[in-house]
Parts: sequence; C-alpha cells; structure tokens
Amino acid sequence: MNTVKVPDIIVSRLPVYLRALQRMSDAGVVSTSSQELGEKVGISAAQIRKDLSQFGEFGKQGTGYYIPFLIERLSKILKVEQVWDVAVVGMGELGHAIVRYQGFGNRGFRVVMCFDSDPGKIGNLVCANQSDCTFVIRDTKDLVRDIRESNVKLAMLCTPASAAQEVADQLVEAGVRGILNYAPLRLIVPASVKVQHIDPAIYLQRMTFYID
Amino acid sequence: MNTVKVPDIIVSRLPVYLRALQRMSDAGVVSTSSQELGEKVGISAAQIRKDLSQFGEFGKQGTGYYIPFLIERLSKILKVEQVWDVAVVGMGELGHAIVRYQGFGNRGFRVVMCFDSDPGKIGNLVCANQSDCTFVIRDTKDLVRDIRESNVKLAMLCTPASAAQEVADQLVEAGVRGILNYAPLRLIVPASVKVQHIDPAIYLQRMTFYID
DNA sequence: TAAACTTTGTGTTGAATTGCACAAAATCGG
DNA sequence: CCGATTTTGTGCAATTCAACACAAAGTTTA
Repeated sequence: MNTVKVPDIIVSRLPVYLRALQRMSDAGVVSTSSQELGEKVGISAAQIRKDLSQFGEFGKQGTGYYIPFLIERLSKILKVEQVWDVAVVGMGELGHAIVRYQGFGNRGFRVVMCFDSDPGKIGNLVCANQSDCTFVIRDTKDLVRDIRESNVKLAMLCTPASAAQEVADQLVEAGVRGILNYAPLRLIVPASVKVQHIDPAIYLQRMTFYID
Repeated sequence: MNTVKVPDIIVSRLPVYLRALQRMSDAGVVSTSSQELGEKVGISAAQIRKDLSQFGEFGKQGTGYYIPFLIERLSKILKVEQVWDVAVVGMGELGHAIVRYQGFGNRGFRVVMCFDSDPGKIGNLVCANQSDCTFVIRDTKDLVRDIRESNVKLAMLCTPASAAQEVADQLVEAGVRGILNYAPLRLIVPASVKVQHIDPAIYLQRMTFYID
C-alpha cells in the first residue's frame, strides 16, 4: 500500500482535501462525494478518487465518503492526529504575527518557542492574547540547544534573507526536519529535511502576468 | 511570440528566476549561466533555458545571460517594471504585519490602503514605521467605492474564513484582478480574476507527511 | 589564427500527470 | 423485491511536462 512511493504532487493535495473536509464537518455535514469535494477544492472528481486510492479504499459506491472517517485517515496519513511543536525564528513583524496567531491548533500545530538575535528583543515577552504572555524571545545563540532539548521538529524561518541560510544550518543541526521559509531565497539543506516556501511577492508576480 | 498561450507552470517559475537574479545583481554580479541560475533556484539548466525561450532569446552562446537585461525583460513580462498598488482587507495580526512590512517595494508592489469591518478598528492608524503613520483603517463598507476610485487591481485578503467569500465578491465588484488569499478556503471568483493561496498550515502538513 | 571550451536554443525522447470511461457495488423509490 | 440511480475505484488513452542531447555561436587561450 505504501510500498510504492507516493508522488509529491499527490501528497501536496491531501492537506487541501483535509481542510475542505474539516470545514464541511464543522458545518455539520457528515458525508460527501468526490464530485462535491472536487467543486469545493477546484480539483476534478476523478483526480480526487485517484489520489485517495493511493492510500486505500475510503469510500463506498453509491454513498461517497463518510467525512469523519476520511478526516481521520487523512490526518493519520499526514501525521497530524498529533499536534506538532513549532519554533519561530526571527521576531520581526511577521514572526510576531505568527506567534500571536493562535489558529494552527486545530490544524495540528502549535508554536512553542521563538528566537531572535537582536539584543534589544531577547528576553521580551510576546503576548499570545491579552491575559496570557507565554513566550519569551530566546537568543538565537541557544537555538540548537533549546530545539534539540525540546525535540522540536518543525520551524518557521522569518529572518531577513541575509541571515536565513545560517539559521537554516543551525535548525538542521538541531534536528529540525521541516522548515517553513518566509525569507526570499532558496535554502540549501540535506535531503532529509523538507523546505516549503512562502514569498508573497512571488505569488503577486504570478498574478500580474495575467492582468492586461 | 506571445500568440501561443504560455503554460501556467512556466509563468509560475519566472518570479523565482527574477528573485534570484535580483539577488545576484544586488551582490554585484552582472552575468550568469542557466547552469548557475539553476543551482540557485533548484531547477535544471535545460528547464530554465526552455522557459526563457518561450519569450525570446535573452542569452548569448558561450557567455550566458547579462543579468540587468534579463531582469529588465522578466520584469516587463511579469509587468513589475511598474509598481502595483495593493489593498489589504482584514486588519488582524496578519493584516497589520503586512501593512507595516515595507519590503515589497523593490519587488513591484506597495500597500496603499487597508480595510476592516470592526468598528473598534475603523479609523485607527497603522504605523508603517516609527515616524510615519500613513494608513488609516477604512470601513469595509466603503471598499468597493474606494478601491474602484483609486484603481487598485490587487488585494490581500486577511479576514477570517467566515468573511472571506463575501469580501472576495466585493473585491471583484470593485474591479480587482488578483487576490492573494490568506483565508483557509478556496474562493469562487470569475475566470478573469486570479487567486493565489497562502495557508501556512497546508505547507506544514505537506512536510509532516515525510517525517517518520 | 586556430583549437579547445563554454553555453545557448531547440528537436526529440521519455516520464509523469491528468482525463475518460465503465464495471462493480451500494442505495433509493415504489 | 427490482429497476433506476448514484458513486467508487481503476485500466487505458491523451496530454502535459521534464530530461536529454547536440548543432551553432560565441569566448578564451596560446
């Protein structure tokens, strides 16, 4: 079942399915079809069925998919039945916004620590909400030790481009296995570490091409 | 030259090339090869040459590409020789971070107005930097009028999921042609409007799949 | 100048991805 | 209970995308 390697492009669609299913579930819907799900996510019904069939048979002919079951299976496949601890490095505007934003919890992630190298920021508190200031900005010098000790496997990199590769190297050394990179450059990391990119300017430029 | 439709997947790579070229240029490098550029962006040299050849012949055999010229051509192709005005809707943590962040300027974009529907926020100032508070949070009720009057064609949508589709409809009505959507759902818009998605949780879930 | 390199642009081949179509299985209506 | 309907999972065909390979054009070296 999982012996043959699943193409990356299929894996990349699974979180999209999961998100739509969770939304439907929150709205009280308990079952759906590949047709209906496809309309919600903008992917053909056949594509969805093929993707899911890579991991087993989750649906029933004539009925479709039972949403709670499919959510459970997709969560397990993506390993988000557990909640992953995440570290944030670089506490500029973006880093602050991410730490304060508490919306990842129900998607399988929670921020547990944050770092900066600016002496003017180290030791400052970041308030997650008005009553609760849980986060102390740590010194990036302690990053390798702190992350390794707390066994954090994911990080969001929000430093300027100039510091990004150096921080990435430290994250790798600390045992991090996935980096969500907000710095505008490609990071060089070992193949065992996954990197995903978020660069708003790139997305904007992908749209302006199409505007007369 | 541009008579045959350029595949989306090629368009999506152009901003990545441009970003790397601008970085090289900033570092004082004036020429490069498809080989070298490919190593920087993680794409094969042949792929880069094929992509660029869709738009003309920009390189020279034996020498490679003259960076200032290639930057100019790519900027023109992506229509970012001009600076695009962008509106931000939804002034939560993320919206604030985006408005305060002034790093889009040299990529072809600048935030010019922002909106929220919360009466407690409307009229508040958002400081872009310590000395200069340029942005007043406008009422989303005025969105269609204000955006149309100022001829803004791009927007970043940072509202909660529950408000996103309604806001998107208004943006379309106001004449916006590209929406960078941070809300965790797919927006339904006419084909003439482009949407790009940014959902950090989805990127994180694409990585956890690969972590034992 | 001439030979050895370098590098582009592109025709061709091969691989990956998507779309189509349908048998099989389940439900529904009367 | 049975025919009509819905919907899955999947083999096959079509299309899209990426890799390969090389002639042509330019540069460098001696």
